[in-house]
Amino acid sequence: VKEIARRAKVSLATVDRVIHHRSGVSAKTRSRVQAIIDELNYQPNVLAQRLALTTRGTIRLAVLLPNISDETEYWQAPLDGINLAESEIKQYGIEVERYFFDQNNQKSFIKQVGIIGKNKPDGILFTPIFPDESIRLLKRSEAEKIPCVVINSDIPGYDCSCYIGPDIFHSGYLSAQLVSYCISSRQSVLIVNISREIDNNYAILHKEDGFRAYFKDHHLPNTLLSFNTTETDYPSVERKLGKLLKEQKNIGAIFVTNSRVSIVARCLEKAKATGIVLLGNDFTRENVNYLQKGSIDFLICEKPQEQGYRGVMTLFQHLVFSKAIEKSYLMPIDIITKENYRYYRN
Amino acid sequence: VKEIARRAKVSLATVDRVIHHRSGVSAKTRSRVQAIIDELNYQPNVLAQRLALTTRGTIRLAVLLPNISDETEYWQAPLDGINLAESEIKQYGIEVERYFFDQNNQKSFIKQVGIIGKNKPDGILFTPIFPDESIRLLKRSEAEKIPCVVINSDIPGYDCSCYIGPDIFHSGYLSAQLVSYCISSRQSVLIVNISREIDNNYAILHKEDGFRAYFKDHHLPNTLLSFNTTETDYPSVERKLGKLLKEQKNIGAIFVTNSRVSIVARCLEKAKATGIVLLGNDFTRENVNYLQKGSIDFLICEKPQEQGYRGVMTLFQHLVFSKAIEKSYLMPIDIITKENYRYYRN
DNA sequence: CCCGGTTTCGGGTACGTGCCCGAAAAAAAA
DNA sequence: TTTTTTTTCGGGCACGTACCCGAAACCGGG
Repeated sequence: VKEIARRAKVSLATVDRVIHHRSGVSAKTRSRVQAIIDELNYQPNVLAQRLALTTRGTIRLAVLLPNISDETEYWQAPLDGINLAESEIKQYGIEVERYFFDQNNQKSFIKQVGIIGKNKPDGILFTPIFPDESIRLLKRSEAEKIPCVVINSDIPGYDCSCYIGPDIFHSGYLSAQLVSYCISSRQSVLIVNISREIDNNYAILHKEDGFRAYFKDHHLPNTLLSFNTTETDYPSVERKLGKLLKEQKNIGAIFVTNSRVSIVARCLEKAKATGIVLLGNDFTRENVNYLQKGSIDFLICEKPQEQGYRGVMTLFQHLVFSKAIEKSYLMPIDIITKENYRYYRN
Repeated sequence: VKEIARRAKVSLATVDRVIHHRSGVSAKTRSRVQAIIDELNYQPNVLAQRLALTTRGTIRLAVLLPNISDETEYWQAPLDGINLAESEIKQYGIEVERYFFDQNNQKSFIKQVGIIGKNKPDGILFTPIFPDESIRLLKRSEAEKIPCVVINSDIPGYDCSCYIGPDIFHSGYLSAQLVSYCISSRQSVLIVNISREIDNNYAILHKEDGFRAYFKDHHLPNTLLSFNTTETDYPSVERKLGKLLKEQKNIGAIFVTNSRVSIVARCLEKAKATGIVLLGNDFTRENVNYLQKGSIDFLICEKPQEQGYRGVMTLFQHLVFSKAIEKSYLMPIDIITKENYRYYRN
């Protein structure tokens, strides 16, 4: 900037005004300074920028995620990523406020959304478990000019401003491809949904759609069986699934549409069923245990930790450096087996 | 720092001296200041640190990689990562000097090492294609206190100070696991080495070891065939491999130990051989083409771009912030198929 | 020509840290 | 006690940018 000011014979402040497109500069001076800026291909020093910006007050980000229990261990990963991001940027005056809701209780979501509305954060990061309420939140934020980032799953039929997460349909599609490599054409495949809420669970349904689509697109003759249950505790699943496994002797592979695959692994161990390829989602502790033991064959993962990290960073860069927000960042769909899990970073 | 100085009733400079363990502070004052530092859990502001450090001269990093041709397109990826890292840190006064050698010519490597020695860089990043010469370089650098980072492949029997890359043995091991899912116990498996230099190529040999080890560890009955060639042009490979394929009708899968898998894919297309699972390494343009067409089934990749990026960043953080260098950072071993390649980031 | 208002611009300070230089204090030598 | 040497410490500038505030220049109306 000094060099520019020297060449244009103006003060540093004037150059600064031109750079930031601020008012108070005559058109003539502006164009002259701009020409020199272009000529020197000026790149601002990010360090000094941030340093100088520490003066203005803290920026507050609101994060809204499902609470973390044994059943929902998965959500620890995005939170870890968020924590990591926060530790990296907190010295630039960024604060992250965390809000949690119950995955099985829409009202708890609405309640937290209300609290966030009162607190007026500068940016919001959340996951749209409940589509209708999520759209409401997005619209409100748009009206209030609060930037939003959505992670983990997009919203059916709604084009939100920034989505960071997997292409869920293709996640299912890929799972089917793996299964197709592992079974013969005579065997059947079982699709398992274990969730308190299945009918309204877009992620699960869409993933299953992708899975089925692969078999259809490739004209595979295998029979696709379904097993759905809203009772997610182990005894219930074991009872019902055990019965099914006894009836169906021709199952070559089982695909679990979410992270509950460890429950199925436990069932298979109990039933001493070998030779069935088991495939599910997410790099949770339990799942990795069974992967290691060989009960689970494949885990499909979409870097949930990085989703959280990247989400916070996106908001940060937008709010501090006015960097444009990308409409969507589709995460890689990773295949994890017993032989590469130890090198995986979530 | 201000706060610390205020509480300890000393000047900023004194606190600074304590923080940096510099001389010129009496033991009494030192311990008093240190106590307050610990109490406040002082974390330096990285921004201001770097900014203040811009005064001292530029740090120069030397990068030594194979030159990039059609045959060695793979090396573009690490270089991309290095370029990205450089663009992020060049404003902190870091310069990257690039040196290239011929993969098939040890003398060219020695020559570049000599030039680097003369230029006296502050840090070195390279890949140990030639183990003996690499060890020589590492030892010299150690004597001269120049930090080194080795990427892409480690050095057999030498524990270097910082390795960033895959566990090569396990990469082969994982490949074998995938193959084992795709073939029946009656089929045989072909291991293909296409390289000007095979006998001394640690990466290739070690990967093949891992591959074979999986079959042995799991008592798999499949026959493992070998096909080695040092003539790497397509016509030669096609001629020899075509002959082999005609003789061996029972091949269920082919594993190519390096990035030359696209050549084999082309052979298979030519020979109209279907039903053979083809598996190889690296996310090159050609390989992805055949993956997309379905001629290649799996690509095993180890994020070469990130290796380059991380290597440069490691040196940077060590030289600028005295951050300790991790002995080894093992990259994830990624499985890429037709259905997830589009989301992959190298 | 003078005056009030607006536009245009430059000076100056702050952000948090590193480091040089010189002053004060302490210790040693005379 | 005085002088010299050594130790200890504080003041102040620099890094590159953001932004406030007041001064100067300009402009139009009386």
